[in-house]
Amino acid sequence: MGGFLPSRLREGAHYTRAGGRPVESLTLPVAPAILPHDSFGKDLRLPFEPLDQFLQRQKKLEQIAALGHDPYPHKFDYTATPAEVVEKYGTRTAAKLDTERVLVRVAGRILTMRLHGKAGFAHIHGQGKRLQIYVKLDVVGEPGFQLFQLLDMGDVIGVAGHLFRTKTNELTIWVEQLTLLTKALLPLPEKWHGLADVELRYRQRYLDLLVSEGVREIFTRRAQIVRELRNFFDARGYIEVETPMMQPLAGGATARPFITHHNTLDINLYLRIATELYLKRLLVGGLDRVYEINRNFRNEGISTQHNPEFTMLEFYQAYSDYRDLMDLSEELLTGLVQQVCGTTQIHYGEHEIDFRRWERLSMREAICRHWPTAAGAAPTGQQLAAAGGPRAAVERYNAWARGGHAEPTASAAKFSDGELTGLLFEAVAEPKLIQPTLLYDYPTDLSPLSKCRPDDPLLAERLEIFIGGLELGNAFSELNDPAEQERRFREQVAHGGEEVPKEVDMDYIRALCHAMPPAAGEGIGIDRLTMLLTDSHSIREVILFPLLRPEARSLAASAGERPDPGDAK
RNA sequence: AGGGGCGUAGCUCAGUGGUAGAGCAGCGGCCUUUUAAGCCGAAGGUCGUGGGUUCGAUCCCCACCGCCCCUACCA
Repeated sequence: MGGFLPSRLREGAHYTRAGGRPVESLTLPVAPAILPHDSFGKDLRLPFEPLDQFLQRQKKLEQIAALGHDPYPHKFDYTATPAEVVEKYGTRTAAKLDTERVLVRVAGRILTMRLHGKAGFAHIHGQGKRLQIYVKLDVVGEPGFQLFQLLDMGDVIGVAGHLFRTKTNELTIWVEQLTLLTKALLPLPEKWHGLADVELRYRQRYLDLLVSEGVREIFTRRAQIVRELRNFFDARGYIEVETPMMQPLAGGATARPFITHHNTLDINLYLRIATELYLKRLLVGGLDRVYEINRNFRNEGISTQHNPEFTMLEFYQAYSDYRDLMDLSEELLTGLVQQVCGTTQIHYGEHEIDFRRWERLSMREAICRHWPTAAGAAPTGQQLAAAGGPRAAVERYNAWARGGHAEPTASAAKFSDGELTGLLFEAVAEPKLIQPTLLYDYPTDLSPLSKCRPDDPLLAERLEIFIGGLELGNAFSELNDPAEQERRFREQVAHGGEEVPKEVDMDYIRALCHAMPPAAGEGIGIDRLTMLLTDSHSIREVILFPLLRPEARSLAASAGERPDPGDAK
């Protein structure tokens, strides 16, 4: 415990720390204890800040218990959630409600309170909607009203009563019976602005979900996206599987893995960087259509588009090539946008994106198409295909760029024509790919897991999906020649580097030797897809608990320890 | 990793080289149809941490910690 609170909340923390020894108690005002003292006489209350409000609410909870209420009841039978009540009765007239006298039992969290002496209003929140309640002394009686006066914003309560409309015509529950379900010992964030501190929003996402506009919708939409993806593949005869996240070799992509350790086996394992090689083993095993939606882990940088753990859909289908996936990708994404957003034209930042108009471009075509006119005549496809052609184009581009027009691209002599084509694409075309685009025919040098085009071994049958400037998906005609695969693996290992496996995955080669049918496979980044469909511009907005640096220093400080000066670099 | 920005009450934010301010939340009081309810009163702060300059630092300088943004690698 203890990794989740901002340092300010930990000031004065004196619960047991990880080592099990009780931590020195800091000076605290005397207050009623809910939890007992331990055998050392240390106070085991949980003194979080704001301390005065925490203690105040503990006191109220005791008073509520003294009134005969169970402070932590086990359940509450409700007839509808606040959202359901609003949905069902939101348009019913006051007169109709008066004659019908609709009885409801509703549970929710108090988000606002307005007390008026011997009566009061509150809003309770449930399933993303607010519903007003009205509590009156002469309706709930003296004991019920005492309880009401001991409630705070943030408390979870249950109410029973009938629906009516106030003078201002707001649908409201006329509360006849009030029950505390859980007392909040800490207050909610400020009610106008909610949580503005981005760090606090991520660290205390539960509060963010309660008080920040739209956050709940992002994650319900994310769930909907995943659900629709499953529906799509399930309806087409794909089997959903779960392959190992802990792997003896981290293959299937070029990325630095995380390392973990299994004690009993006494071996190091890698957290997977891709599902690819296991899913293709399943193709060998006769699962001709197979998909997996789950986490990959890459020990690399963090940015608005990268989180160390991220969610990927990967799917494979036998007896197909990447051209089949072009059609499938369009169908999948266009249908998904229609279902999730209710339209095929969406906004992403300043862009209007139209899923009715897909573009298909080869990488060379994309370069020709988006070549800056100011940099002279665009190279032709034949020029880019010719030996030395990409280098000539890069040199022309850089000559123009160095005039202060753009960032010149790398052009070291060791780069192959294929690599230079890739660099040129990234410099010239990639930022321009806003409308849904299928980019295909990558240089073979950039695509070690892909089959080559039969008519041109310099080109790989590879496809990427670009939308809104985001790289959303990546697909191949999968390499299934075990000898060629082993050759490429050995080349990789020889090349070395942290982002390359240390040895050849011979188990995978053996699987290929049992014959993997010709197949096409594709990966789609779920986080980025969610960004696109929720108009979010940081991956952290679509991940509930993005990775943040733990607050090790302040934790140690609040536990009464000085950080080791040797660590202070 | 490099560049830029931010860190002041529990939350949202002002502010100044001379010992700190508002709103919300909380506390006490009034208020039986409110809507950011209102009115009255009192309380709440090692101004991120550590150094330095200064008679004096929350403010200026340096280092560190954390977060955000941009760039680079990556999906």
